[in-house]
Order: sequence, then C-alpha cells, then structure tokens
Amino acid sequence: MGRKATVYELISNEYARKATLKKRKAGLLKKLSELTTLCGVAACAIIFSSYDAQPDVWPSKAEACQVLKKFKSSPAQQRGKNMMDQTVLLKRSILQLNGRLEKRKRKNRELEKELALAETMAGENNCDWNNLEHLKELDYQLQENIKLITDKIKG
Amino acid sequence: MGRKATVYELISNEYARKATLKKRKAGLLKKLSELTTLCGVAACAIIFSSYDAQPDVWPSKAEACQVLKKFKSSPAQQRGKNMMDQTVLLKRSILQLNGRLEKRKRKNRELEKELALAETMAGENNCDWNNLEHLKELDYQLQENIKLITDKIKG
DNA sequence: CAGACTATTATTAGACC
DNA sequence: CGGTCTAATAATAGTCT
Repeated sequence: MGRKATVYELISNEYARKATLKKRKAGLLKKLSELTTLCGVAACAIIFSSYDAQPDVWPSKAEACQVLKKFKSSPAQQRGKNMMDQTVLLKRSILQLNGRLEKRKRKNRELEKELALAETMAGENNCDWNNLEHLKELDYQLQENIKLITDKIKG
Repeated sequence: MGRKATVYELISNEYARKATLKKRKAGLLKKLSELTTLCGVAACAIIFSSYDAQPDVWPSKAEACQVLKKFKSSPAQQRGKNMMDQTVLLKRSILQLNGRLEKRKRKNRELEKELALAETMAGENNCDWNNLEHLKELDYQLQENIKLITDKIKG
C-alpha cells in the first residue's frame, strides 16, 4: 500500500529497511491496540530489531509479562513431556549462548585495546608530542597492553 | 477501512465482534509476518481470546524460540565504498579495527537478544527483563569507550 | 536522518449467500 | 454461521524537506 506493490523479501537497502521497520512497527502496534480494544482480547507482541539491544514490547513490559505468564501456564504448555523437552533444550541453549556472549565480549575488549593503542599511535603522526594529555593516554594504553601481555604469560 | 469509519471501542454485537476478531487477527499476523520478512527482525505475538482456551501464538509455539535463528541469515552489512584515501597505514588499520569492532558489536547485540528471549521463554513465570538491562549495562562502558575513540579518530 | 506529504496499494466493515 | 464480494477507509513506499 504505497507507490508500488511491495515485494515481500528482505529489503536490501539498509536505510529503506530501517524506515520501513519504523513505519510498519508503528502500524503493527496500532493494529494490535485496535484489536484488543475492539474485540476485548489480551495480547502482547515482542519485536527484536538489530538496532536496539532491547526489544520493543507491547503494550508495556508489565502487561506483556501478564500475557506471557498466562501463556506459560496455559494447558498445552504443561501437558506431556513436550514442555519438559523444550525447557531442557532452552536451558542448554541459554548456557551455550552465555558462553558465546562472554567469549565475544572478551574478544571485543581485546579489540578495543588494540584500537585504542592504534589510535594513540596515529595521533602521534599528527604531531603534538608536547600534548600532555596525549602522552598520558599513550602511557595508559601501553600499561594496559603490558598488563594484558603479562597476564597472558602468567595464565 | 470498510464501509464505515470504525469507532474504536469494544464492539457490542457479539457476532460482529467475533467476525472482526477473525479478520483483524489474520491481518495482524500477516503484518507481523511481513515485518519480519521485510526488515529481518525476530518477533512473536500472543493473542488470547475468550473463544478459545488456547492462545494464538505467532509463529508456532515450537518455532517461537527458533525465530531468532532466522536472525543470523540477516543482511550482510555493506562495506563502506568510498574510504578515505589516506596513505597513513595506521589510519587504515584503525578503520579495519573499527569495522571489526562494529561487526562484533552487532553480533553481540543479536546474541543478547537471543539470550533474552530464550531466558524469557524458559523463565519460571518471572519474565525478568532486567537480565537484559544488566547485559546492556555491562556493554555500556565498552560502547562509551568505542564512541570516544571513534570521535577522536573522526575529529 | 526524522517528519510531512500523497499516490497507491492493502485491509476490512457491512452486505449477501 | 463461514465464505465471498466490494465500497470505503487505512496504511504506507517513495519523495521531498
């Protein structure tokens, strides 16, 4: 419903994709709001986008929690071992994800340090050896690297 | 969007209400499907109506936790095409490092979201979004540092 | 980039079967 | 009812600011 009929596949243009996400997310939540009002039903939606670490939750965290609570305690969730299996799988998946996330965070800290040092060295090329702040920063970064290396040798 | 402009309050006529629920629910889930396809986001919706003990869950319950897997086949991030033609080797390496960091940051956010949803789905009715808050806080310092460094490079 | 603005397509309210 | 049809409203893609 726009100037052209939409092709339903991932929008390759990143900018257009973000704009569409914003518009359609708003439209969707409006629809959900209308549905609950018009038909008197309980509903929630959770949308994860790569632009924000936190999901959009509708209507509110608290109300979404109520709905999720109901969802978790609804009959089908509890009968049989299907739920058990699902829970076990989820917990295993959580452990794995936590591990991967921690590894990545460690790696990111290393990259951050590498980048910081490179930035400082590049800053030298722009002269200003007399800048005390630069020297202090360089000293700090070098000390950090030395510490990192020392730790690696010890551990 | 029908023969009359809709008044947004609970539809008193039960038949009309049920009919509207059915139509709009279908429309809503279609919209959600489109959103995830077009924008490469992970999302789910849960709708309880008084007509059915079972909620409508989108996507399916079994898939609800798998949705985020799709996330991984998301957009290839496009590399900057018109790089500065700086001849300074260090600056080039800084750009490379910065790119790697950005990639990792994005990947980490995806992992955080995957983790957050997995925790929520597996949680014992407590629906603790504060876990995500904690993760975000952990990442905050790193993000600030990266921002600081990026600004320094640009300035 | 975030809003404002349309030309268009998309959704759907009410009618009818 | 559960489906179809269509007039009419609603959402939004592309564009401009």
